[in-house]
Amino acid sequence: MAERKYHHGDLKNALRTAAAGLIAVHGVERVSLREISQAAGVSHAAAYRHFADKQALLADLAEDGFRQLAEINRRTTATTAGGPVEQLKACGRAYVRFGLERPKVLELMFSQAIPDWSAYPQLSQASAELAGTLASLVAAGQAAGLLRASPIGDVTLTAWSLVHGLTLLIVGRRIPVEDIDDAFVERMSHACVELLVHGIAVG
Amino acid sequence: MAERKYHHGDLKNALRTAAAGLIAVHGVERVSLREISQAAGVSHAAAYRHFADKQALLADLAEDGFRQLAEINRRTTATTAGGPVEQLKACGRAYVRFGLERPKVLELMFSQAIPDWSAYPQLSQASAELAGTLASLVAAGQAAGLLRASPIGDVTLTAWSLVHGLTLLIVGRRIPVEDIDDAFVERMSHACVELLVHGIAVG
DNA sequence: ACCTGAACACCGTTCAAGT
DNA sequence: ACCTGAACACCGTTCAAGT
Repeated sequence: MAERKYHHGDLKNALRTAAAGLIAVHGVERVSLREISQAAGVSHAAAYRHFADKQALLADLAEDGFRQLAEINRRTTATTAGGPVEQLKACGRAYVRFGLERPKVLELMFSQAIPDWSAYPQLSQASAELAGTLASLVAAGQAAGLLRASPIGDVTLTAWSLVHGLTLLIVGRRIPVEDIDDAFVERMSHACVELLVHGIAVG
Repeated sequence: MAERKYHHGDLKNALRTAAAGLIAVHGVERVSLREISQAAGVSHAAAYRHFADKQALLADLAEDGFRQLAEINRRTTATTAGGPVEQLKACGRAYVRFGLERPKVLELMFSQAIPDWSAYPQLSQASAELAGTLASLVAAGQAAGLLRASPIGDVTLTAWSLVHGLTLLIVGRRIPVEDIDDAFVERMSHACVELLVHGIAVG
């Protein structure tokens, strides 16, 4: 049912969908606002009625990515037994899986496609929401006496950094390994998370 | 002493220098081959005599970044006392410092500016060289009985992932912290590396 | 052998004009 | 109120022509 109305009706969402689809295929770097508009069935200037510029549309999609990841952490926490440390491990593995499933979204979220976030407070808020899910888990682990009593920000950032770096190295194919398949990634994310929890040094 | 010769003499290096300078200021995403050529004092088509295309020039610069980082690891290892674990920690902190000093170079090295490395074997080799410096350190630590006897790739990737993720989160300003100054970074990289070594879980 | 200038097919963004 | 089409100042890349 192709709509040939002059007024699209919900062009804002149509642009979001078109952009997400094109980015998922080609990546942020290689997607133009003109082809997004074309995919949404409008002229190349129509998008400016709904987004300030190209970056605002990208920021909108990045925000969605952060909210999805935060929601994944909440769900993972809710459905994982064994206490905060097991939940933290599960969230770490879920982060890597998210990156593998939506590599272009993760790239969009953390690349310099949106260099300055100050113009997008909702994006900062969504990012803080994600950080918050991790910090809560760390706080619970510390309260239970399972995680070190280091400053909570230190522990949170350490855990986040590990899974973040691992994910980026994997999806960017920067690891000197021939075949990076799902089994390898699953094994590796498990091993790395365990080493994070128990330390790389002996006992 | 401005040279007005038709034949530049060493345009290839002049382009490298101009590109590195512009990228250090504006970042890869916002630098065009045309302005690089202009900065080097030649017409916008001249670069194609020395590099296959824009990406080949970027790959050349990224390769240099990897070699510099590998060299930093070698020097840090050579000048750090206390054995492989202390050397590994020092390399980790040096990685973060490199990222802070040359954020745009790190971005270039790991961004999707060069999506497929298969056309640039020297780049892959330089990256492997960097990974090798870390792997050697891990091997030495394991041989001395100081690091866990997990598969060497697991331990190496864990360490690399942590400092890589930490560095990217810091230089990308993705950490929900108001003031990210040098003191904060130095303290944070120290804390994260310690937590990596001893684990985030209690004793 | 090395560089230039014009040309081509693209961009993001703006704005008067159309519906 | 929302969208289009032309226009502007840019891109990367190619190629005949100049030195």
